[in-house]
Amino acid sequence: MIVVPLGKDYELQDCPIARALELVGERWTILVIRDCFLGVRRFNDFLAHLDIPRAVLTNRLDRLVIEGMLKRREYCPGRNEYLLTKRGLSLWPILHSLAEWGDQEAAPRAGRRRLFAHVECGTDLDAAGACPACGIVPDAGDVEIRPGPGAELALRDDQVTRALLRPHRILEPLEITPARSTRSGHVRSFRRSAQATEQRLPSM
Amino acid sequence: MIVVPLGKDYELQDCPIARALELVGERWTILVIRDCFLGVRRFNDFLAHLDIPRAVLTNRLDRLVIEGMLKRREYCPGRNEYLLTKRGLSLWPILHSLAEWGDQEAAPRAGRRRLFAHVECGTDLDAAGACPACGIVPDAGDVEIRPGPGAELALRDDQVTRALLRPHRILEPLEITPARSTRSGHVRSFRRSAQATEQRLPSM
DNA sequence: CCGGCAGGTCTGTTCATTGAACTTAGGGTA
DNA sequence: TACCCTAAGTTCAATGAACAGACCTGCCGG
Repeated sequence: MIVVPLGKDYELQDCPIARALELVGERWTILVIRDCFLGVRRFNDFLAHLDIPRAVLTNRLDRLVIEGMLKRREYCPGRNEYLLTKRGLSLWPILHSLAEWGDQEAAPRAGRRRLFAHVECGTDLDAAGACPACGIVPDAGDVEIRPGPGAELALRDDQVTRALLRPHRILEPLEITPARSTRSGHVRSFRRSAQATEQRLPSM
Repeated sequence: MIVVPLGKDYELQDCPIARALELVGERWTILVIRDCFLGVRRFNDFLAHLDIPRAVLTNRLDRLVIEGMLKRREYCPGRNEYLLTKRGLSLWPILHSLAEWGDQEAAPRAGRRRLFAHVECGTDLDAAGACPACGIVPDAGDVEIRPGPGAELALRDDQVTRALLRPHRILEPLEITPARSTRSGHVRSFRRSAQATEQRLPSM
């Protein structure tokens, strides 16, 4: 491995937009990163939430690690989780502008599914990511994701989608409810082991 | 035609980011739109500047017209130009965030190739697209593109790239210098026919 | 009526994506 | 020990897009 063949090279397009797209412009890449922001960290959780072919997910995670957007960490022998690095966190404005545009121009079918709120005061963030009540742009650790008016109409019903419906802080690992098998002891015990690092959103 | 098969459907990802990517997430699409903002309007100019396969360009332009991002206009019988619509202009924040990230994180090899300046006062715009001198965010019609410190090192040398090195207002049609053949009469006469419409950048 | 140009379409090949099956390694249960 | 489970990959055949290059068409100017 460590082969980095992957097309998507706009090599002769010497412009910052093309350079950015070389790194995050491949299919699925942005959605993987979005999930990282929402708190997804594990291979199988990405898989369940994205419906992405396993091989493609492997490929995208590898590439993001190589490019320094994510770091891989063994939370128990042989099992990895993927965390946003400083560089990965710096992608936030791109995700934010895409989300804003998607909300404005690609009409949500029944209100937003997810809202972002300032934990301190409970106020919903405005379009620019600022807290209207406090007049500041909260750090990542102080932002909570919670279900919006359209949440009930979710098209999906996997564990990760369900976990995302429960209010939780951004970047914090999700509380996944195991499908069946109540006795998956050793995995459960690791679920909350990886606490939020000193990740901060550059601007939100 | 008017077939809209094209994959790239993240249909089950009911989230604004996924919806945005369904419309502008395909390969080349963003670069086509970037060129529109720079002033490129014609099939052959996109072709020369992007090194994109003709069939793919046709496909992307068709799709963008269908989705209402561009409008097609016959500037002389049988020849089209492509103009950003209001909806297309609303993509600016996405391009801007990509360009910012590309400049910060995917290091420009020798300074920026293009700078944006406020025409009224000649001041370079800041990262948010505002004029530091006037304290306003100028409309598209008042923004000028001009070569930056890295412009000389351009990797490309097609007509469009050369045209982009000459200062000009954003969204205005480019002054393409015909390669050879000084006597391409009827085309020249149309070059400046299509004046800037009332396009305005929603925020820059 | 010839050549050039804008704006495409057609074609064969290459490359990426997909879904499904298979692999590896550790752990729990009986 | 034998058996089953889960996480996290890898491998593979089939499909579908992207690619480069040749070809086509309508219009023009000389």
